[in-house]
Amino acid sequence: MVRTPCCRAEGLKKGAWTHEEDHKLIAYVQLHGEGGWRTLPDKAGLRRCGKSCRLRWANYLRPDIKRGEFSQEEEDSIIRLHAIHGNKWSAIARRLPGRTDNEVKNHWNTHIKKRLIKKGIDPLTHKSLNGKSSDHPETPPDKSSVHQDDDDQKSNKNNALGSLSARFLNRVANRFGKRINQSVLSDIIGSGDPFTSFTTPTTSASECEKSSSSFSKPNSSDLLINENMILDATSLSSSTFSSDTSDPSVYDHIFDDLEDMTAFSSRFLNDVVSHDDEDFLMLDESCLEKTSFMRELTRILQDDKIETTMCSDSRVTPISEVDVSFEGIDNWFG
DNA sequence: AAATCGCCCAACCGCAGGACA
DNA sequence: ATGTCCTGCGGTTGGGCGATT
Repeated sequence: MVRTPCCRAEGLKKGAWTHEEDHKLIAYVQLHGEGGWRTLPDKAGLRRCGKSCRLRWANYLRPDIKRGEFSQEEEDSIIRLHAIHGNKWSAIARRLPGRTDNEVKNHWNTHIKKRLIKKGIDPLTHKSLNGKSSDHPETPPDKSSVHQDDDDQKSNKNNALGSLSARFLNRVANRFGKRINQSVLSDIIGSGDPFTSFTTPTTSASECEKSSSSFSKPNSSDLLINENMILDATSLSSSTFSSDTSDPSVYDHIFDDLEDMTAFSSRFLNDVVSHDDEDFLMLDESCLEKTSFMRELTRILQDDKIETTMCSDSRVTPISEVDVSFEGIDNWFG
């Protein structure tokens, strides 16, 4: 069996698509649906390779494609998701309805990346280029770029997040408490200063990553990692939690968000373990407790995802029905 | 008005991996 | 078990176009 060339076949057209070609491709896909790209050109009367047809359809002709400039909200999402996924453009694009991976990638490379650099933030690591945290740059953030929230907006956002964080933790606490012991979580959350930062300005996933990747020795500041990650997860889910929970599609977003969170949690744990083979075992008792909490949290999130995948009807408890036996958690958010 | 420059983005390229025979 | 097909992905390219000289 010899593999036939795809894009190297002679006589195939390359370059910009004409209106006539577009019409042929649209007509064919509308009639026969997507797929079978290799044989599509012949059937549709196009002198293009299948790959080129698929790309043209996916990036330009698909009816659900959103055109026009990226909104501030979309840009913020891209930055946040890039901090989690890196250059996984398709993963990022999936969270932006109507946007293609190519479009997101182009927008990142031509606009967002430059803006981050201008602000002194390394677009690869999301850390400050001068070695300091991107959340605490030497110069105050330029309000005209990247994160344009003014102080009021931030304040409102943080208040909302506090409540959302409480809800999220409430849910985790319910699950965690049943499986282990609520007192463990209480100890962690009630362990002092770190949680003060929980209600301070939004901590990005990149900041979490900074914390986790710079993890060297267990110390009190390491607890921040866990809290920030939870905060990040609540941030990811903020639109979800404020949505109509009677809409089943809402849960799709929840698990998209949890997927982000789970991936990040796993990466954090990997960092802890892989930094030094001994580190994980050398954690002092309190840190070990916190790490075990993160492991449990990761497991809970993964279990949740599996449960939903396996069941045709979602069994996720709507937020409104979440057991509020852990309602005291709100007190920790000032 | 013409030439040059720089930016943007649609399209291409090569690779990876799952499905299938 | 092996090789091909097919699709999706991320990186790169180059043509179009507006701005500048």
